[in-house]
Amino acid sequence: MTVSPTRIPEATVARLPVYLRALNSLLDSDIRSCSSEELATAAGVNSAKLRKDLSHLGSYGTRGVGYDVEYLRYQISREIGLTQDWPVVIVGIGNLGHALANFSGFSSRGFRTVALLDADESRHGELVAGCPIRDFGELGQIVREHGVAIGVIATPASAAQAVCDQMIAAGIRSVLNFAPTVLSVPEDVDVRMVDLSSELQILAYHEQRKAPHVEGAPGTEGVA
Amino acid sequence: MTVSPTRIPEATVARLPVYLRALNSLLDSDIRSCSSEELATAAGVNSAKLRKDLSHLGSYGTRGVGYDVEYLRYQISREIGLTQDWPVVIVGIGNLGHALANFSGFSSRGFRTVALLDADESRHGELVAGCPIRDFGELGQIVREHGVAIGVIATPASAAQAVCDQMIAAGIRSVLNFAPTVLSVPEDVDVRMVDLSSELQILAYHEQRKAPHVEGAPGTEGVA
DNA sequence: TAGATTGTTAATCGATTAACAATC
DNA sequence: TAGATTGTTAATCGATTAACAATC
Repeated sequence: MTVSPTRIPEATVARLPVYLRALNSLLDSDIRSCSSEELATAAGVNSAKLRKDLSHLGSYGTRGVGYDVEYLRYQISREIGLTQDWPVVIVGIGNLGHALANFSGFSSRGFRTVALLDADESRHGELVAGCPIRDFGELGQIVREHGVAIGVIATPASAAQAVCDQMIAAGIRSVLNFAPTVLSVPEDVDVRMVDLSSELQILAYHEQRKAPHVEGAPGTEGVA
Repeated sequence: MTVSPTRIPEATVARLPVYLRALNSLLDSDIRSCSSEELATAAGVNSAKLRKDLSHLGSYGTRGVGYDVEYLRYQISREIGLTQDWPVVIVGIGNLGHALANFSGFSSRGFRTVALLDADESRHGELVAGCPIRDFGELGQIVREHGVAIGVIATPASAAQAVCDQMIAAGIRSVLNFAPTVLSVPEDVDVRMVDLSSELQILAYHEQRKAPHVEGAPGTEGVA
């Protein structure tokens, strides 16, 4: 219940999940304690940034020693809010929705998929990751029943805004959008967009600027 | 072949695909010309940022008038490098790889999936989005044959680093990683990570800080 | 005490924003 | 010419980084 003294910068918040994963992987290797340098390496950032980030949460390390992996993991989890349960609904059960429903990275972090919804009647009742596909019309009831606060949109772009509107009407204020379209929402609603095509385009931009691809270049090919 | 006068800021590069999509959607509505204000609204940013961003590319608008939608779209496409063809391989054809292979947002923007690779022999030959699944061992040959510059990793985390290493050995220098793990790569290789679980965690962080969820709140429920 | 490493300070860098001169 | 809107300037804000004092 300790409230953080200051607002945590957005860039830091975005990296906390990365630190969390790095800590988990250290624990998997039975590493109980680490320096900022080690953790930073595992997380793919530099140690100055890591220490600065952690300083926004509090003083959870020991000078001259480093961090207790389990303790730091707990503190970050708590800060993010992963010590509570987050019921989630996924709307649009195509291949992507399917993949999301099966993604263990969600369930292992306190995100519990309470319903899979799809507009296609012919798919209702089908089990995906042990959860039946239900009608989109049940959204409001499900949100009320389970206290769903986070909605995931994995529909085609054409349906996304309508789905989003319904989610908001049902009381959802945090939306993760995989549909390639900008959603308009009231300002108290958070939308995060995962834009697959943008990611490729950003890579293409940089690739284009690299040294031209040399045919039969210095590469080590066929390293089986 | 015109080289941009200055380096384009990273934050701007990340928004160019968004502008491109907004321009496409304007064209779909038969809108041939727009102001920075209109385009910014469609893209979900403010107009000052939009104009600043575009100013890094050149002067493609007309003062007092606005932008020609088709012309601006072409200029942004060219800047990103979408006027050329980008052969892509996808490795790991589970639900997510499946979804990516079928994603029209890739193919419609010059990204051509030339191969789907998976380590699981039992799936070899299976057609996904009209493309047969092939053995991961063929990676080097496929990259050479098609001049693949971009690799997509949709494997489990445990396989991702090895897949990435092979991609780099085969000559790939741009990687889009969906596996929930940090990849270590030489500095001339670009990795973009799409981290589904991080996105949910970031939403959870903000949700947690919002006003506590009121049971039976002012919501409009059941708006069918 | 001496060595190690955190947490913080201060400098630097990059991104955002508002305002407006240029110009259609 | 008058109105509209871009492209640019300059101010502000936030993020990164290096260096180091605090302290285990």
